[in-house]
Amino acid sequence: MATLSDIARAAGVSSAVVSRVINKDPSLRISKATREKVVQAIEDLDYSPNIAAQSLRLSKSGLIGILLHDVTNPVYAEIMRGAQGSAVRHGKALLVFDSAMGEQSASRLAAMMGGGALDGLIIQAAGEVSESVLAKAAGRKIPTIFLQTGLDIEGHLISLPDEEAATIAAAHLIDWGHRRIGCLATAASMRFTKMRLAGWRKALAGAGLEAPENAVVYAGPEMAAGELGCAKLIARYPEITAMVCFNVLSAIGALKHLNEIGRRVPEDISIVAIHDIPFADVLSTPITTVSMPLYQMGWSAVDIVCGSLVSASESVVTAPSPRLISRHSVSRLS
Amino acid sequence: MATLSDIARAAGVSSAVVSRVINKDPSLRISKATREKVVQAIEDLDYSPNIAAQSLRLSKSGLIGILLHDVTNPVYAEIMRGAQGSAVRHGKALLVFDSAMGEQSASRLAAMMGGGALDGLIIQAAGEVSESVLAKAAGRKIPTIFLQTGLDIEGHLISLPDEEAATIAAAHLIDWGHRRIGCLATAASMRFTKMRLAGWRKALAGAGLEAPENAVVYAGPEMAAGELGCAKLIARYPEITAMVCFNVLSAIGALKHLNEIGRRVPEDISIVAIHDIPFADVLSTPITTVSMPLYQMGWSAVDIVCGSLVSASESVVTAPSPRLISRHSVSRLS
DNA sequence: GGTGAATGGTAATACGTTTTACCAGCGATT
DNA sequence: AATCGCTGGTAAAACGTATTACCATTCACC
Repeated sequence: MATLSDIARAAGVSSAVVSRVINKDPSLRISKATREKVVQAIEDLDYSPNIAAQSLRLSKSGLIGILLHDVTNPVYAEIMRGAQGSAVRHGKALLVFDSAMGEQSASRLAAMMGGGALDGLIIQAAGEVSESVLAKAAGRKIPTIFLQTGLDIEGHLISLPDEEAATIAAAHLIDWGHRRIGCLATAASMRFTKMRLAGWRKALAGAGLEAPENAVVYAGPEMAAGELGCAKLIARYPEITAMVCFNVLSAIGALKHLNEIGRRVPEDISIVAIHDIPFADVLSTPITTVSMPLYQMGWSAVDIVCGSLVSASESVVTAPSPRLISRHSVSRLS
Repeated sequence: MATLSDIARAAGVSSAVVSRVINKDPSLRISKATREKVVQAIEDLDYSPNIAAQSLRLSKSGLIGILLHDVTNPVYAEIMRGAQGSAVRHGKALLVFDSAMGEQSASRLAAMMGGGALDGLIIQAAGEVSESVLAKAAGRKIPTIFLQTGLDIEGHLISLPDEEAATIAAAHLIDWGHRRIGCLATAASMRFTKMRLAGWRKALAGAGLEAPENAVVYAGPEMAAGELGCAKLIARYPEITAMVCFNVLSAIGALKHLNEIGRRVPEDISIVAIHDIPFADVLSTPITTVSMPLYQMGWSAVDIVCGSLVSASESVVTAPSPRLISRHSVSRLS
């Protein structure tokens, strides 16, 4: 409620002085005495600066927008959490949009972009975001980060060690004697899908195995999509003994489907999923996963937006590096 | 980039006219011709109003803050999603804070409150929120909503049918022949904990059973807390044949612990959890739950903040009403 | 004792909106 | 012909901050 001039009046100085005291401008000289008067007045009147006025004056809102595909997916929630942590450390706040909520969410985001209300933009759901949002971001020169999948628009692209993770997953299956390994992939258009596919092929090739086209099914990162995709996969590639799932949530969907049709995991079919989750141990079959630095990716994204992490236009978050977490969803065939 | 005056200049009118055209003020009269000129100029220059300036002028930011205990908990993510949906419908955006991220998050929130950057505040993590945040909210007369647990501060309190849900859970166990039923509760200070406890007692009393004090253990809503809590519960009440868990995530923790110590669910011990989750079917024992209108609670909270839902200082979200979803974590004893 | 610099502070402006108060024109009514 | 009322529009102020450009005083130094 109290304004800068209120403080100035109370302390018997001009408002410029108050502003300088607050912002601790070191190049300006304020006497000890007046500084204390001002601080006291601020204390007394319980003053805090008006954010809207600051934003207007400085053309900086302190807000970072993040567009996620689905906040209820633990994988994305983890990214968001990392972003959250870095944001508060930078004195920023996180504006969360869920693209699964429909067009309205994106249009709201577009309005805020256009209005200059965002200092940065992080886009995880690159598949579904409308062009207009990004056009506005580019027009306003707002730092934009794409997570895992970029668009043909200016912006930094952050990736995970996708190829490596998929290689680890497939190699583990091969190591344990599997030869006919399917792929429950994510959307074909996504760059990380292609990278993981490459990793999977690499592992197969390394063992002298071929990677038949019908071994790959593309599905969304949701449970329901995993169920459907799994059904499709075993229909198209019946000899399959194992599969790599590109999203742990679709892996859970697959597990559900296999349970329902009476195929046992891992006796009949083995699963390795990319991304680890806390409750992997408590699934009907505790699922073997490859963990990824999701939290760190969210953190880095905000770091880059805030300019504290300079880097090229592309980067990969490699630490902690992908790690196989072996549980009970893989059987030994040899 | 373009400002109101740019448009005014381009259209050959004053900026007041442009503002009126944009805000469609019906009481003001603008001729068809000039309206079209203005609209054309807006189109040409790709204008959108500066949000900071609007906020300053109107003392409305279009931002609603929500403080959650932990965004990676599917239960809270679901609340957030409901809030998200309602927010975009009201033309607002959601500022998400995660109190599990530590003090910094709350202090960031406090700064924004003090700066008048929030039109409303929704607090789910009422246990951990610092007084200063709320004091600022109250001082600025910002609509504040507490989810499930209020504080001694002005604000609306939204609850779920907590007593009813717990009664349903316990009654189901009784119905299937259980007599010694424990309670893996949430934090004792929380109001909803007390309500659910009351519901549990009511069900027991209805069947002529007593509710011994050692049948109740208080734990947090996290998996790890559930593991510990479960261990404590069976230590304190060894004759137990079933338990009601107040948060599905702690139920999963309990399940994990029981798996680890070799107690079978449901043969040795039965579980009913409050709150349903999508992957309940795929757990090591598909868990019987009582679903709650979480999404709707989040939605209502924003509705009330936005003033579109007038109501008393307390309300209960009752639709859809709690429903037992029977899976396989309860054994028939009779 | 006059000059130049250092110190500590002020006044005014700009950021981009919204809104209040006001005004010019003009047809219609008395 | 003077007035009223309506239409369509303008000018200016205000929201609260940060900052630039100044100004007044003192102090040291030759």
